[in-house]
Amino acid sequence: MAHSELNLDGLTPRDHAFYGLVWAGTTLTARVDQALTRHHDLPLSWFEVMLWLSVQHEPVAPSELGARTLLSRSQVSRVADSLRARGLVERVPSPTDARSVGIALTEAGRRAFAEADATRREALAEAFDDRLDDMDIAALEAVWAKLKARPEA
Amino acid sequence: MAHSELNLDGLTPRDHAFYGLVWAGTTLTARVDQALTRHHDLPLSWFEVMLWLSVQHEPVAPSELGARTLLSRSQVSRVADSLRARGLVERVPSPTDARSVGIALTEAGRRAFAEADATRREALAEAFDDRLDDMDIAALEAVWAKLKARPEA
DNA sequence: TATCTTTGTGTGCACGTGCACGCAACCCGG
DNA sequence: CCGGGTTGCGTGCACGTGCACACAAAGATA
Repeated sequence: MAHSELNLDGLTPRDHAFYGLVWAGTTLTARVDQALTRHHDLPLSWFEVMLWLSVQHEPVAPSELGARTLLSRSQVSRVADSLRARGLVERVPSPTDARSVGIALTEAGRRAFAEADATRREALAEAFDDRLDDMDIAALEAVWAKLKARPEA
Repeated sequence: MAHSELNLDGLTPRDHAFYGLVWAGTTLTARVDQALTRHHDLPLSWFEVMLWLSVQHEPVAPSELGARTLLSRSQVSRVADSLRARGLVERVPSPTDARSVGIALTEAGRRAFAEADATRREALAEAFDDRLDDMDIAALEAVWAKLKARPEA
């Protein structure tokens, strides 16, 4: 504890920004995951599946969720299984494809998500408000949009 | 694949920015980790330990690294063990405290880090350049600085 | 129709990581 | 000196996750 604090001053602005991005994402993720797990026994991965299902009013296939979200297809499969064991989601066989299995929130799932989402917003507000103003948030959205754009279509 | 693409338009700007932050951090992390593992057989967690050791010219204790970095203390302990098996770091017993074990890069470790760091910069440049300008990077650094500030000292 | 390729899904396996415990060394008050 | 509390370290254990495989069903081709 005697020696000076570690720092990254020698790095280029780009490297510094990168590390900050990763740090912020990891820290905020941990904070939200902790709040969700503690108050609702819902890991962040479970919550994320429910989030995407909540904005989609039709059943969604695991492969679709795996492609759009940060989770892998196999992970979605397992998470859906766990959520189904709690009665929060249900499996809807596709009428056109016997292989495909749609996943949809049950009514209990919608209620549970609404409560958990309130917790998430609360935790996020605690981390963001009085720290970032609208300009910062707009800048983050702009950066996201630029990074998300594929290099080649 | 028939239904429309999932979107998060219904969320507040703050929520949207949060998801973008997590998305960007996760995606970039995966990209860098992939490049480091493929070209140098160095997982990102190993590289991060070496990064912090490279900016510190004295041996650093695992507890110190665990507190300052994104890695936990126990993880640092294991990573250091793996790096030591490759001869990239060495254990330096503290002269003042028999419990404390300092970790420091060996000469081979410094060379390996230099090569790996070049790969990291290359992967990062590929992801950043022609996408983010100096203003974006400055905005990211500002956001990081604001988020990093402790709510209470 | 019959066969081969492709797509969607679930799961065994290996690995990385967090948590909690045990142990050794340090510190401190008596 | 010495006993109790604290700190630093490593590790067993449980769990989540990625990868690769197996299987079923759909589509393509002859």
